[in-house]
Amino acid sequence: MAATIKDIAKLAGVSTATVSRVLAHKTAFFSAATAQKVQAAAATLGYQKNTAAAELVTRQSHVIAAVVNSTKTNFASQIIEGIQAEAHRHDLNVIILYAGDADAEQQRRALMTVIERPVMGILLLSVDLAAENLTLLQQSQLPYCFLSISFDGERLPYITSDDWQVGYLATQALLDQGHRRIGLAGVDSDFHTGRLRVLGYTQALKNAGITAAPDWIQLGNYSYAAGQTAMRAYGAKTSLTAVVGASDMAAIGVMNQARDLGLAVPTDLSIIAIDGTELCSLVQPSLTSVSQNFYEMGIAGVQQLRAKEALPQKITPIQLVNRQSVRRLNGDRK
Amino acid sequence: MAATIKDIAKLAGVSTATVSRVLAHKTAFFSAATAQKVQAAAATLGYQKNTAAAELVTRQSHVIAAVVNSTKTNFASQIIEGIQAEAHRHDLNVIILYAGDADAEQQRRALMTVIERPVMGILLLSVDLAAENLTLLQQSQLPYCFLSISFDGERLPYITSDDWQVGYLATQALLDQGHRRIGLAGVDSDFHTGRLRVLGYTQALKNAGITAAPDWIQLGNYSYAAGQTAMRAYGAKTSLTAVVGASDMAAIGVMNQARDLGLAVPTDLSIIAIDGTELCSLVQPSLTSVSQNFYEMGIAGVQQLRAKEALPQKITPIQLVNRQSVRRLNGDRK
DNA sequence: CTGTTAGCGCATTCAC
DNA sequence: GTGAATGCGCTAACAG
Repeated sequence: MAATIKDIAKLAGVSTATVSRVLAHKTAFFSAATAQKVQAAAATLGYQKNTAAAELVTRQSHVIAAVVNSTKTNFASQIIEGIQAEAHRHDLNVIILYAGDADAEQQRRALMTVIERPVMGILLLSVDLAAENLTLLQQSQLPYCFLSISFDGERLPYITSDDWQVGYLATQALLDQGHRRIGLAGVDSDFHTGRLRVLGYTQALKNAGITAAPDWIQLGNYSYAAGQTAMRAYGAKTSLTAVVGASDMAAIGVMNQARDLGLAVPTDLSIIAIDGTELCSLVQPSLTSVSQNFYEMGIAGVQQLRAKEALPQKITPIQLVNRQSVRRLNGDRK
Repeated sequence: MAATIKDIAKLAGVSTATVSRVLAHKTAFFSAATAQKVQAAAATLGYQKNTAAAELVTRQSHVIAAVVNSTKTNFASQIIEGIQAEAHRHDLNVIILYAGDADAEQQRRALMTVIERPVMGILLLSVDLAAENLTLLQQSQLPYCFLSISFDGERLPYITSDDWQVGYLATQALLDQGHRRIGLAGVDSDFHTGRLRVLGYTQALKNAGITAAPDWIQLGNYSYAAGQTAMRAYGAKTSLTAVVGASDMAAIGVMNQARDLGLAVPTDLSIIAIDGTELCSLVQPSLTSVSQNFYEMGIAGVQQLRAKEALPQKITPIQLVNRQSVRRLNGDRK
């Protein structure tokens, strides 16, 4: 049986109120002498505070919950590091919940386990919540914010990159290297994020006087498999000279499939990835990418939770990182 | 202010005890009629149970805490999926804590946030705990079990692969393909896990009548960088024909560095990885590996926590998965 | 079947 | 400075 403040009160010969005070460092509410006794007693009893009980009475928690989907793309860890860094700065703790991959039931479990106990707020990393679970989240009254995902109609708080810019920048980078026939692979069109990227991509092409053929855009769920499928659809004799992978994983799928099709990267086909996680530097050739600032998203998420009033949607910066998967096309006319 | 059972008791015109009973589905302790009223009241109030309060009185929790280190290698997600699967099967919830990378302070934070509140047990995924934190863990009285890590002297509960076999099997696989000059890259010698792998490796060579030269074994921390460093140490003109990467990441580091050195894989150098995560199939050529059963570890971990008495250390199976990074050597004499 | 009582471990009035 | 008393939201006897 774990020791309680009652035990240490008895051992130290003081009241539980006093014990509570010294343990909470409510300075100026106790003498040095009693502090000594209490500390000593606590130590010998191996006392561990029951924070749950404390939170019950104070009605406030110091833990932030981060709900992540176990998606195949892996930027979550960068966001989490940002969250941890900022949280610790304010003496907050963070717990992480896995919500499965578009699995409503798992989402519900994850949400319930945090809603049912005291947390100061919930961060949802790239999880696209089922409608019923969104309701659950909202009626919990807890502060929350979505990270690395955006919404169109609904007015939900989120922090992410400017996905239109992401699509635009990736495409423009390819155009700048002389490419004119550019594919977009593995992007989702069911959600705002994907739609924006498509729009940015299309606009960049349009600005260059190019109209994307319908089959240039291969939809998918950002996964490795989606990238492979897209490349298979393009085929070995594709007229494309470059493709934008909707995520790092998708880009790798495209690249490996291209190789299986007999196309060398970047000699025969240039590839640019979106996300810019460490995966880009692991593969050969390393992938040029439009990199998102995931760490920053984590930090901003915590700040959002701490802020009294809900900020409007916030945008984190992106940047082009040149690596080896894009080749300058000769004979370009730009 | 969130609704409590008191509110719903008043609204339904019953006592809080009754409310508690129907909400806990203590069937046969209430009539259908009252159940209706209570359910209705709960619904209209948007009631959310405060599990923390409930756990305070029942003195038992239904959540398992998984502490992971944010190491560069990424098998954690597989273990976590195993944990979740088994946990949900028994109506347990799981929360995940990041403990940083060999950062004692972060470890302490992670441990404290779970020790200070009710959890039914703690699983530590490949985290090598600082001594003071191990003390913390032990005096918490909570059941715990280490996963994917083993110990020598101390009698700590753990579940992992047979690391001696891992080293042996990887090396033997290479020997079977005719290799005789085989390196081991990125392995740690400070901990039990690494030492066992080295022993298995050495024994396999010995059985083949081979003595490893000192520089065949390049120590490291299983990271990508460790793999690179090891390969740089071997050099472009190495006499080795194959190397065992101590982890997937280390193997990839070896492979990429080999390429930079002008060595083709597997033509000039064969590589086998230890771990067998999805990374192995992402890179080109894909990496042959000795794969661990991480999912199984997660399941076994939960079972261990649920078991009354601490089981002895448990071993999960491993298997050789052939991919493309190992080449059969001509002129072998086996 | 249901209400009353008590108490989980802790923080916080309010007196002294 | 310190103690006694109260209650956070909930469950568990114990009566009826």
